[in-house]
Amino acid sequence: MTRSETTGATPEKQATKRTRNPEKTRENILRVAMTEFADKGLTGARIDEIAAKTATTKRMLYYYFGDKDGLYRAVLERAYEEIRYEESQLDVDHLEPAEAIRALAELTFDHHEAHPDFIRLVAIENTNRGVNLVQAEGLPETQAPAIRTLDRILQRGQDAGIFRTDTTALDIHMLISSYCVFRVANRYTFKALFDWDLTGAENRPHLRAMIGDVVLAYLQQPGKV
Amino acid sequence: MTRSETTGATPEKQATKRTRNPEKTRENILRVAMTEFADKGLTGARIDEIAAKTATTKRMLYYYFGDKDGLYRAVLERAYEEIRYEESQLDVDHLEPAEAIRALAELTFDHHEAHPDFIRLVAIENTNRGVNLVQAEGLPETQAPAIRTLDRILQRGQDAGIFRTDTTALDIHMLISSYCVFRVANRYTFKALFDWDLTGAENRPHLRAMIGDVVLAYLQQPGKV
DNA sequence: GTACTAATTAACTATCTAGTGAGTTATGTC
DNA sequence: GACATAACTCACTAGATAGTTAATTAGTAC
Repeated sequence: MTRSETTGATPEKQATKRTRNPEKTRENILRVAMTEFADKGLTGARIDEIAAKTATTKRMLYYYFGDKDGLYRAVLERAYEEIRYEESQLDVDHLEPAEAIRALAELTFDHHEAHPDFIRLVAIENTNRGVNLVQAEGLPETQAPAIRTLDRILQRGQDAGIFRTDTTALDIHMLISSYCVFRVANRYTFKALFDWDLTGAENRPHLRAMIGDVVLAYLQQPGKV
Repeated sequence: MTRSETTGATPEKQATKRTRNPEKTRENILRVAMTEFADKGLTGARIDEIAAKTATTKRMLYYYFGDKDGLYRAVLERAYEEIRYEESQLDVDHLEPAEAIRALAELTFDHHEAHPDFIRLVAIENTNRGVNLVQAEGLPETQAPAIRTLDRILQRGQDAGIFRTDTTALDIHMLISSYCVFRVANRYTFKALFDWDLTGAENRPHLRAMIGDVVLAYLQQPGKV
């Protein structure tokens, strides 16, 4: 069997002929890697397995991302970028302070529930002590808008004399985040210990309302406002 | 150099002669493994490295724990046992309901801060979707006392008409846990994003007081009690 | 002191895994 | 249409890694 025979006998080769598309290839790798890293962790994910799930070859992962850590860092940065974009959509400045706080809490609640892979990547990166995240440029600035939004609400509430003044936007952000992150991140051990599914549909309405109640009760605590 | 010469020339061989101590060997392996797994995760930890840090050999890990997963499960169970023992020490039934809640919140706060390795193991096991923890026998029972304690406090407060009644011990436990766990577990990414050290000494008093305030404000929210 | 077994040691291996070497092809440029 | 180069393919490798084989020794029971 000669080379020309093979080529001539396989017209489908033309249909699947090599076409170039760097953006698509890079994006394809990144998406697959994000799923794999979120699923198995940095040390648990396998380059060969990631490669097998892409439309390209392993060599391309190294071509575009250098090494496993480089790919992981690219995944982390992309994950934070996507979250930032989604969060920039929220607009609560037209609401009364109390209702704005509740809306923010519930948005965070919904958001974290909708992005369990992001929560997993964050947990994985904390297990890794954040060494890869600190290398990402300009991350603090991406989070600043969310804090400023919260700060404006607090300020309005404090000016109106209905919110306590001995707290900050970071305090409240941390309080809301901890609740919403824990519910998604720790659901497995919580279920194992207490046989209670934090992400179960039957518990959702109650847990969703509760975080708003908690934050508002704290901000409007008698004797503090 | 003959064999007898070597033996005769090394009297210290007698000092380090093999002595048997199964409990000590097992315990030694378990402690080293706990540190390593908490540090690097299940997939990140290396059996050879764990073995090298023990006073025994790799073969002994397999002798006592079967395989890597078996060792990891033993570590998890031991970690929860230790935590349970510490938590069983707390006694808040003599305090007024509000003060009992505050004491419980601050105990949890201090406890999690004092056991970052435990928090790490929990995060790792959640990354692992809890598959190893569910195999641990009798875990729910070990957590029951803590929930019952909290339930008694709530009941007393509700009977006295000072606590809201539309919440449960599990709700409050989850609220306190999420705050205290997040502070330790997510400090790295939080620091990277907001340049604020959740476990820094300068923030500790404020954050420690805040969780008690939050829970009490919620439990005593006007219009709900 | 002999026999037995649990505890321990040392050397070994199959497989996995991240990473590469070296060449090939598509595509834009002149 | 020759040239340059970015994008891509394929086969390969060094070293790491979990797990094993098999022999040896310290206690223990009789």
